Amino acid sequence: MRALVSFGRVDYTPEDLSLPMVSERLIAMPAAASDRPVVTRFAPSPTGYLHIGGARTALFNWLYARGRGGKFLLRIEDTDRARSTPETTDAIYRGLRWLGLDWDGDAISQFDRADRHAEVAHQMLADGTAYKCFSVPEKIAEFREKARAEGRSTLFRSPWRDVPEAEHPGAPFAIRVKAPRDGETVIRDAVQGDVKIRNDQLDDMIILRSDGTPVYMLAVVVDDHDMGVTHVIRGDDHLNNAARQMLVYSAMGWDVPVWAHIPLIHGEDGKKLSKRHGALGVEEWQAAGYPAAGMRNYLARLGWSHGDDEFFTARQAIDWFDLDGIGKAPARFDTKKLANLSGQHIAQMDDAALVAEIQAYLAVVGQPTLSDAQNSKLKSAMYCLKDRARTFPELLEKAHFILTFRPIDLDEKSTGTLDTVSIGILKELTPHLQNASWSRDTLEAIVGSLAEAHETKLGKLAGPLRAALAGRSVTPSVFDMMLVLGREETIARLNDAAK
RNA sequence: GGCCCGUUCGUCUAUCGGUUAGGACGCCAGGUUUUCAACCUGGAAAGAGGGGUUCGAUUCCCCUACGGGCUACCA
Repeated sequence: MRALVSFGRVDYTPEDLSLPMVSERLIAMPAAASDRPVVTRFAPSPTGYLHIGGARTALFNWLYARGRGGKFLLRIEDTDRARSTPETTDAIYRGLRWLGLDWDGDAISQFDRADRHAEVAHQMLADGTAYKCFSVPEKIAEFREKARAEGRSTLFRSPWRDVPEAEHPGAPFAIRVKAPRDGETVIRDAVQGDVKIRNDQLDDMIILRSDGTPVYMLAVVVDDHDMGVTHVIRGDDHLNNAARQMLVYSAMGWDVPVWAHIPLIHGEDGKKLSKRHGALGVEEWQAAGYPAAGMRNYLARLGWSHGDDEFFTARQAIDWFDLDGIGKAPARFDTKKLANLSGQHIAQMDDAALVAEIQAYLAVVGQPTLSDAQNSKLKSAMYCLKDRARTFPELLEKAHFILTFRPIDLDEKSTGTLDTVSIGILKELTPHLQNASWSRDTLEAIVGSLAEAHETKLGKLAGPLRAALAGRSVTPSVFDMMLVLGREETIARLNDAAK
């Protein structure tokens, strides 16, 4: 079955269908997609980073394909040669890889396919669904400016639309689609519903420039078709463009994909995301120490919902994700919620995976990575670290006691905590630890009774103990630290502090 | 200017004509507590405004307001 049906407004005859003009009413029928395996795609233009909105678009496409045994393709829209460099393209790859969004096959370069785009334009020319336009850009711009000033429609009607070939001048020309002027085009959108646009609002858009290069609007359609894309999930800034793109699908007799135009993400101030908002690239969030799982969960939840589920794994997201769970209103980015979700993910992550991701984080921010020894120590302490941090810097701060070596450095606060009285008590503690069984219960009992002997509370002793053991004021429980450090190291650090 | 899309607690959202409008983050109060974080209990907090349709509208329709997008031989 064809995904695109075309027919005249009132009732049609076979002649109507053979008219050398794009038919009057275009309707995207998403039905065909059900009998083809799902193919989605992410098609960013390389700007030097993968921004949060693009990352979410990619995630939605990835989730949809992965949940249906389909394919997720990547196409780089690199026709803007000035901005498309190996570096800017690589930034996209890095961002996607960080989020674990793997794509099938090699990324496709749109620029490399220019010949094929031109071929289609000429095919349309031959079919009579497009025509040569000899109007020059300056004249068109002039017209638009004037129309604008006079409050008239700025739609440009090329005078060459119906001029026979014999009367064409031997000058450079652009190729324009012959768009219908009556009827309407309806975009059957999985998120926005049926969006109707009157055809007299559409102009005969240029598909091939006078220098022979294809225009984006043509390239996307040709590429999506050739790549077998069944579902186009993209930002709703393309919603109106879809109507224009349907012109090409119709002219070529191609199946129209299912469209899902998702609302854009706004900054915390409700405004459109921009450089002003600081962290715009996904990598900056990685560098801020958020785990990929937290970011993925947060992004999935932004503009999409599955009942009351807030926290979920990648597996669950894949199983649950569907187009009808996507909302229609733009969502604001909320760092606090990202942090909360990230904390939950860190807490339930596998220790080895956590250590590996922390290493990657350190590499990204240019800090020295951990030695094998530090690695295994960190892993051994992870149980008392992972449920107390929302980001890796927070976790690392608490892990300082295990990553550092004697003699440990004391920060200002810790130095202040270790007054002579405290040191005296610490000195008393050491002998008790010498032969005690190294379990949490015993340690708690020992410190507890020492506190009692000094007619004070555990809280009074915990401060100096923490200072001596970690040299920091933000740490796990002092008992956990002793357990992880072991008897020898614990006593040594206490002795160091008592000197 | 024209066309298109959107609007439920501060934020993300649930609700698919009948609910004390639910949850989560954040916030406030109290509790627990050896720091941070976490945790426990409780609390404040929403249908933009106006018209319809209906026995009944957050839900369906229209208008207004306010956001946003598109209107290029940019992508």
